[in-house]
Order: sequence, then structure tokens, then C-alpha cells
Amino acid sequence: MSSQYNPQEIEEKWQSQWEESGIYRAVDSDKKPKYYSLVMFPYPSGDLHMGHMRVYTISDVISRHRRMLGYNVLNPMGWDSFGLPAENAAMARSLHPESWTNQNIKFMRDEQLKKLGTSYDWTREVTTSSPDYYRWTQWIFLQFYKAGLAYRKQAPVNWCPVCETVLANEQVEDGACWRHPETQVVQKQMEQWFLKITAFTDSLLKDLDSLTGWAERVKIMQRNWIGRSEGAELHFTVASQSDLRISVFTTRPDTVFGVSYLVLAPENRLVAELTTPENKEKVASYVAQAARKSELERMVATDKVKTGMPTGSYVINPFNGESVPIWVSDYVLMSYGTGAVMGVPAHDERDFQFAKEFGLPIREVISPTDTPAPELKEAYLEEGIMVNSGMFNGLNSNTAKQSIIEWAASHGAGAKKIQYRLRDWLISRQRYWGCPIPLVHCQSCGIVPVSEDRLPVELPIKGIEITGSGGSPLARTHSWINTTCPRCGKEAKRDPDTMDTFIDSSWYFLRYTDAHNSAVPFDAAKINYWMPIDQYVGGIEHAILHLLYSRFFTKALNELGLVDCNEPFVNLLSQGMVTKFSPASGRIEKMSKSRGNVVGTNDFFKKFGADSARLFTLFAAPPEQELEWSEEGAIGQYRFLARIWRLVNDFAGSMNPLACINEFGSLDDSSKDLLKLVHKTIKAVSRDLNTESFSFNTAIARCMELVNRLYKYVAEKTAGDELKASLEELDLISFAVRSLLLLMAPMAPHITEELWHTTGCAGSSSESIHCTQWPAYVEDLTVDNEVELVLQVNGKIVNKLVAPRGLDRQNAEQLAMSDSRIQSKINGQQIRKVIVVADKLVNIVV
RNA sequence: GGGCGAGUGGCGGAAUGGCAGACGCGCUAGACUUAGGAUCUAGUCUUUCACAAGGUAAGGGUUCAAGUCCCUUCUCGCCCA
Repeated sequence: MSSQYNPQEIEEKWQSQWEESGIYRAVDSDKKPKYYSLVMFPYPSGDLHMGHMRVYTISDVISRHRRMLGYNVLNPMGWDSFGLPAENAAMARSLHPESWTNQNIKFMRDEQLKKLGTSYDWTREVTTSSPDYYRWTQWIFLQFYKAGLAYRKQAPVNWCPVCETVLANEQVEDGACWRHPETQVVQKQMEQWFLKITAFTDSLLKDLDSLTGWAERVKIMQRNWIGRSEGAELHFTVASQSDLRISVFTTRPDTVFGVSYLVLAPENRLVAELTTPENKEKVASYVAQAARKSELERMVATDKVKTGMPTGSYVINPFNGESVPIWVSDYVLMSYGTGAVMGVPAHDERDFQFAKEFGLPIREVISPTDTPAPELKEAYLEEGIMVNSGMFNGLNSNTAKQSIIEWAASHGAGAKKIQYRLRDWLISRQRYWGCPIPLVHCQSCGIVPVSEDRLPVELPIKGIEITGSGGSPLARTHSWINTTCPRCGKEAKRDPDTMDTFIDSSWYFLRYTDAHNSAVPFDAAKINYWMPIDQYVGGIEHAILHLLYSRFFTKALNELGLVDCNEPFVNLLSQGMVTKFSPASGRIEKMSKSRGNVVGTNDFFKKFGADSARLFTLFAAPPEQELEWSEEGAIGQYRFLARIWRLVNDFAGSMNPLACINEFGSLDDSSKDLLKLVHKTIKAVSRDLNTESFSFNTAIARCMELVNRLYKYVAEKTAGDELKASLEELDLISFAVRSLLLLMAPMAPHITEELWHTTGCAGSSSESIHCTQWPAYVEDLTVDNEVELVLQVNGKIVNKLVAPRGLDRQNAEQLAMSDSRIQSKINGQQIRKVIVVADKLVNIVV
């Protein structure tokens, strides 16, 4: 008589027992080898759905597996809890961001992550919006400031003139404010804080090569983001002011003889200086118009008609002495290179469009044939033979680059330059719900850091009004913004901005190693015991920013002597997103609330249990691929677990918990097959869960095969209603069941724990399956003595036959030749070649 | 436009260059019953009564042998512009 598989009963029971016994707590400096398993921590938005659960499941399986392999596992969890949604929620429901956030954290922790059956060490939980945490975010910022890694400069922000506030990029929709689409957002210059990530450009780029445990595509994305390009900086002297030079960066110095104009970015300070009086009005209005566009809009507009305005000034091309006009256009960005480019219409697409639009000369200087074309229909971008280029004529354009640079260098007209796309990190946010910047602006002393023993600079919680307009809430909170200067004691003001939330998440993994230290951000011994992270799991959407910033922080802290490691994440698994059919669009899309295609966690857990949900997300697709949620598929996993439940419960009375079979003994053929299958399954699942592959889907498939085989075996040994098996055979079944439970334990932690106890495997000390050693297999028992040999003629399968394992070349060939079907296929033709693949096939080529 | 990746049954997906479609979902038939969101058994790429033949987006190539490697084309996805 077996009871029904009732997941909600056993899952809740084990979750509370695990919590009580504290089996998932990591031990600092334990003798066992350490394993730091990390999953990207969530923003506490309030409600996780099945789509979110995938990443936590994957990371949890890895952690549990490693624990069973004998590692001292650190598997922590926390909350990336600063950010705009909390402010929006505060506005929408008149709740304080702090209470809204804390409420969400409680629900997500207790009702969602814990109910998934995760094995986190909750004693190390961190919350980035808690003063205990952001105190150290501020401390690290001050270390960066002292080391010259944080500095201040002017930068544009999105400004809504109606709200009188700064908008985040995601609050700008089609160039308008999200709250009133009729209001155009403008770009406004403000003094803001930057972190000098560019000081680490070389190391961030070069060390990617050492990250062999990262997917190549993620590394490529990072490389592209850093964007190293080799070229030259060339100087053009202004015609009317021989002491003024404009520098441009170009990757194509070989096209310098084709320059027919120079373009300045609208924000370039030289614009005002170089615009002649008769053009002032038009240029000023153009610059104002450009300010309304976001940088993204300007970059994306490659195919659109170019706009621009001549300044009326000219520069001299140092190579040919020509005088060419200076224009202003928004296709040039101030933030990249020097904010000025040379226009070579014949050999650059954007320049070509620009020249066509404004009737500027298009002069070919690189020709595919070495005979100049009469008229170019489009820009020629490839290398070729240089023409119209004075002394460089006839050279190959690619090799001429070097000569051009040398000429420029010897004539004071430029030099070789390596340019990066990566820019310094603007971290000031004109928002409330973020980490305050611990600096004071004093009229007489300037910028003064808050002294470290006065940290944290706490966010004011009371008396805050979040309305979304009238400027930053912090700047309007007089009791907070007004302070005294730490140096001279006179009246001063705090910095009104908060830090980008990417800062909070750039070091959270370091705090987990010593989450409650109130003297330092982390103890040196602890951090160097745990770091670096052995396996990081997270969404591909963070492939660039979060990972790059975290790498930067680690390198900076390493330089400051606070951490020994130089790269935080040894292995990285970027899991694919979860999709589902969305009735709104009629398409399969990423699961999200706004698309209306979410599957809630708790309804599913109640009906089918967390184990079924876990198994389905692991089974339906390999971790790096997209996964389409399917209710039927998930129920299929429930059926699989119920099948295990019945099998094990029915057998529990005959169970020998200690059985471990490593040899055939006097077992019959069918039993031998089962024994081999058990060993094969252990081998396959062990390999599938290994770091390189993480093939959870095939691991589960192997377990299913074992269960199917066990059902058949038990049926074979059953006469009437009774199991008629020898003691040896009962031991075999016991061993199979025990192995199955262990193999499935990381993936389905609740049901395996329950059955581990009902079968008596837990023993008298009642030890958890999750603290039990991962099963071992005997290699000899994973190979078959007889193999199926495939016989081919000219690569076509003719016959298959059973042959003893380890047949040598000659014997295999002989066996094949004597086969009657082979004989008739060859039919006396001449044999040209025979290929034998040991224990697999014989291919006869005629 | 550039970079990267992927195209395999009705569906999700398996397959160190060596038997294509493991495992699951769905479907079909049967059995059984305590009628449950059951369970068990068998079947399920295409054509064919069968023998057999064909089949991994399309076309070409390398190889004794290609889903897998190379080239061209198409489609889709992601990132960058």
C-alpha cells in the first residue's frame, strides 16, 4: 500500500527542517575545499514568477551537487534593493520606498525562494539598501576617491522642463517625458561623478583571455563594448588662427588626402569659438536642436538624412595644404574620441551621405583598380591602391597607414593612437532611492569627503516627499542637504545625488564572505579564502554592464590591496530566458508581467510542488538556451516524480539501506543488465552535472531510463501480487533505489529527502541526503561485454550484429566478410579499403 | 550595415565525424480500476501491404563515413552600430 505523492506536505516539512538544522551554512576557513557558488541576486520587485525561478534552480543544483561532492559550499542570497521602481511604487501607492522594498523582500524570501527548496545560507543575506551595507558602498567610494578613481565633470542628463527633474534613460519614451508625452526632454549639462574604469581598460580587455570558464559570446560582447581600435590622431590647423589646432581620431589615416571637410560635435567648445558672426544664429539654433536628441538617437540615425551647419571657418589639411570647411553635425559625438572627425566622403558611409546632402566634394583617394573612378555611387570602404594622394600614390592603402602616421609624426601633424569605446562610468543619479554620495560641498574648502567613522551618510527616511517633480527629493530635504563641512566646520551642502545601482551590485559578492562585519567591508582572511567565485550563474542580459563593472571593482580593490584576486568570476553560466505564449501579441515571448504571460510560483507549487517545477525547468532545455514554459511538460515531471514515489514506497519494506553492489555475484542476466545500468547512470549523471557541460536535461533523461528499467525489473520479479526476488536481487533493487535518490537529490531535493528517510537510508543519525556523499561507480560495470557492430558497404548500413567487445581489426573484418548480407552486397566487386572502428563499425569500400 | 549564434518528428529536445530522433510532452490503441489532474502495456519521422527506400532549412564541397567540418544562399534570434 503506497501513499499518494503529496508534494506540499513533504516540501514544507523538509524546508523547515533544513532551516532548523542549518545544513546549508557555509563554514569560513573549513578544511574541506571551498566552493563559492553564486547566482545574480534579484531586484525585490515583489513577485517572482516561473521565469525567474530558472536561474535560482540551476544555481541551486550546482551548489547541492558540489556539497555532495565534499566541498565546503558558499551559496548566498541577497537583494539588489535600491532603484527606481521603488520610487515609482512609492508614487503610485503612497508607500515609502523602504517599506515597499522590505515588504517585497520578506515575501520573495519566505514565500518564493524558500518554497523553491533552495539551499541558501541565509545568515549571510545582504540588502544593498540597508545602511549596514551601503555604509561600505560609501566607504569603497571614498577609497576610490582618494585613489583618484572618482572624479567630477560636466555631462549631459535628460531633463524634463515640466517636472523640473532629471529623467533616467528608461523614463524617456520617444524623446518625451514618460509622464507627459507632449513634453520634449532636453539634454542639460550638469556636474556629475565619474569612476575611472578606463584606467583598467587594458586589464579588462587582456584578462578576458584568462577566463576560460566563460562563454565565448559573452567575452566577445565585452570586447566589443571595450572597443579597442587602432588608428591615428591627426591635427588640423585652423586657417584663420594658426595657433589653434583641431585634433581628430581616425582609424583610416590612409584616407587623409580625401578630406573635404571637418565636423565638430555640437557640444564641442570650439563650435562657439569658430563660428563666424554671419553663421552664429543658425549654428546656435542647430546646437540647441541637437541637444534635444539623446545620444542613442543620434547614433542610431545612420540611415536617416544627415543634418548639419557650416561654421564659416576653415582648417588646413597638413598633408596637402588644402583649406576645407568646418561643419557642425550631431552625427559626431563629444564623448567619443576628440569630438571632431575628418570627413572623407569617398571612403566612409556616413561622410558620404553627409557630403551628398550638402554638396561637398567627394574625392576618391583609394581605388580598387588604381584607375580613378569617374564618379562614386557609394563609399568605397575596402583597402586598395592609393590615388590622388601625392607622394603616397600607388601604395597599398593598408600598408600606407603606417607611412602616413610616420609622416604626420615627423611633421608635428599627428601620431599613432589607440582609441577605446569604453568611457568612464557616470555614476551620479538625481534620484532618491539609492546610495548617497558621501561628499560635502563647502564654499571655502571645496569638495570634502565625509570622514570614514561618520559613515554611513544615511538616506533620510522621514519627511521625504517623492512626487517625481521639482528636482531631487534629497536636494529639497533641507534638514538633510544642509550640513557642516567636515574640514572647516562652516555651513556646507551634501552632494544631492545618489549612486548608480550598478555600484551596489559591483561588490555584493564580496560582502557575502563576511556579511556582518561592522569594522571593515570584509575581513581579509575570509575574502581571500572564499574568492574568487567558482561558479556564477545569471542572465545573458547582464553580459556587459554588471559583469564589466564587477570586474572593474575587483581590479580596483585588488590594486588598493583589499582583495587578492584580480578577476571575480572564474566560471560563468549565462542562462537563457524563459518564454511563453502571450495571448496579447499572439507570439512566444519572454515571460513578463507586462506581456501578461506569467506563471505564478505559488499556485504551481501548491498543485504540483517545487520539485516538479525544478525538474521541468532543468529538463525542457539546456541551461544556455531559451526555455518555453509548458504546463503539460511540467505536469509530466510531476508524473515522473509520482512514479518514483510509488516505486520506492512499494519497495520500502524490502529495502536494505546499506546495499552497495559492485560485482555480478550470482545475478541472472536481467539483473546484471540492471546493475550495469545503475553504474552507467551514475557515470552519465555525474558527467552531465560536471562544470563544463551542465546538461541537466540529459541527466534527468538518464534517471528516467533507470526508473523505467526498474519498473520492468520489478514486474519481471513479481508473480501474482508478490515480489519474488532473492536476497541478492533485493539488494540490487535497494542499491538502484539508493543511487537514484542520490543522483536526483540536487535536482529534486524534497522528494529525495523524504524517500531517503522512509527507506531508512538516512540511518539512525537521521542524516540528510543533501549531506551524503555523491555515489561512485565502477568503470568496468559501465561497459558492455557485447557490442552491436554496424556493418557498412560504401558507408551504407547493411547489417548489424552482436559481437564480443574488444574485437581486434582482423577479427572484426573477418566477421564482417563472413556475413551473408555483406557478401551479397559486395557481390564479387573488388574491395578497395576496409575501415574498422573498434567496437562500433566495419565499413567496406568497394 | 557589422559581429555572434541557431535552423533536426505534431512539440521541447538527444546524438566524442561512426546505427538520426535518447528522454519527455502530445497523440493512437488496449488493459485495469479504488473514477484520479489516475495508472499500466504497446505504438507513434515519411513513402510502402510488405520487401525496401528516403530523411537533420536549400544547394555545393571535404571524407571510407557529415545533423556534426568547409563554402554559398535563405530564415530566425541576440548584441553592436
